[in-house]
Amino acid sequence: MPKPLRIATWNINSVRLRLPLLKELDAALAPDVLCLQETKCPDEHFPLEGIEALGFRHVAAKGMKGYNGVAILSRIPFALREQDPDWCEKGDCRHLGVTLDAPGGPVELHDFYVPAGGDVPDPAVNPKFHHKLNFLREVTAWGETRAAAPRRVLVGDLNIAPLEHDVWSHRQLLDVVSHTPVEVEAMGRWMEKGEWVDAVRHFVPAEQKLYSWWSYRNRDWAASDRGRRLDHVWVSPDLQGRLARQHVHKPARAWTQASDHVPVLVELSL
DNA sequence: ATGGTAGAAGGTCTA
Repeated sequence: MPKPLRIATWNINSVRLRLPLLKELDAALAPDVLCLQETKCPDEHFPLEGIEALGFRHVAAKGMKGYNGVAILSRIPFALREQDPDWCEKGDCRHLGVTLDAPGGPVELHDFYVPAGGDVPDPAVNPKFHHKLNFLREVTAWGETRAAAPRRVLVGDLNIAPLEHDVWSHRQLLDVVSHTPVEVEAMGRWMEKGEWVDAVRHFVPAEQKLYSWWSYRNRDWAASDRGRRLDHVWVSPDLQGRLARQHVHKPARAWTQASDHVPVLVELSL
């Protein structure tokens, strides 16, 4: 009998501030594995006790002061992959890779926080956008070397909304970082070279609007509903037939002291 | 064209 494996991703925007919301997330989604981004927390301050109290007995965290930071919280054992690159040689805590001790054998899991890229979508004048494009080039080249490996999952805040209906207005966001053609094409190459399948769009038709992020800079995020789908779950082709369900937990955006991103969950039958 | 809010800070960065 196949067993379920529930993997969730969430840009938590400060793991210390939103530790109470992790409990709500766990009650709502019951993930076996939860990948976080923007923990904004140096490892020595990581709230390990509170997280272990929720039942996540296996934890990997890579954080720094102020910005970035990723973590993987798991109910099942995993081994940390030590051999993945230091992207753009910045040491800036945007990726953790692990091998999960999953039902039916190991699963290679990657948790990414792709650079947001700043405001101006021109690499010649905006170093943040330049960094974003370089980061995408590097992960694509690396991903190509991993493409043949079985049972892979990649999740995270990839800071790109690739499809027309991954944003509230395709026309108005064509010049806005996260939805520009150059980024969307770069993401397409990343998926193609790595042989990745979009596990959420596997279930949700491309013509249906779907968002995982709503800006803080809005009087009423729910009424205006100007969202973008920045958070993703990808799987290798051999896992496509194992996809059981997806869930984007929109209620999390209305939680008290919410993150601007909501959790995204995919369940596999392994 | 601008500013709007939020979080790390305890400056301004970053998103």
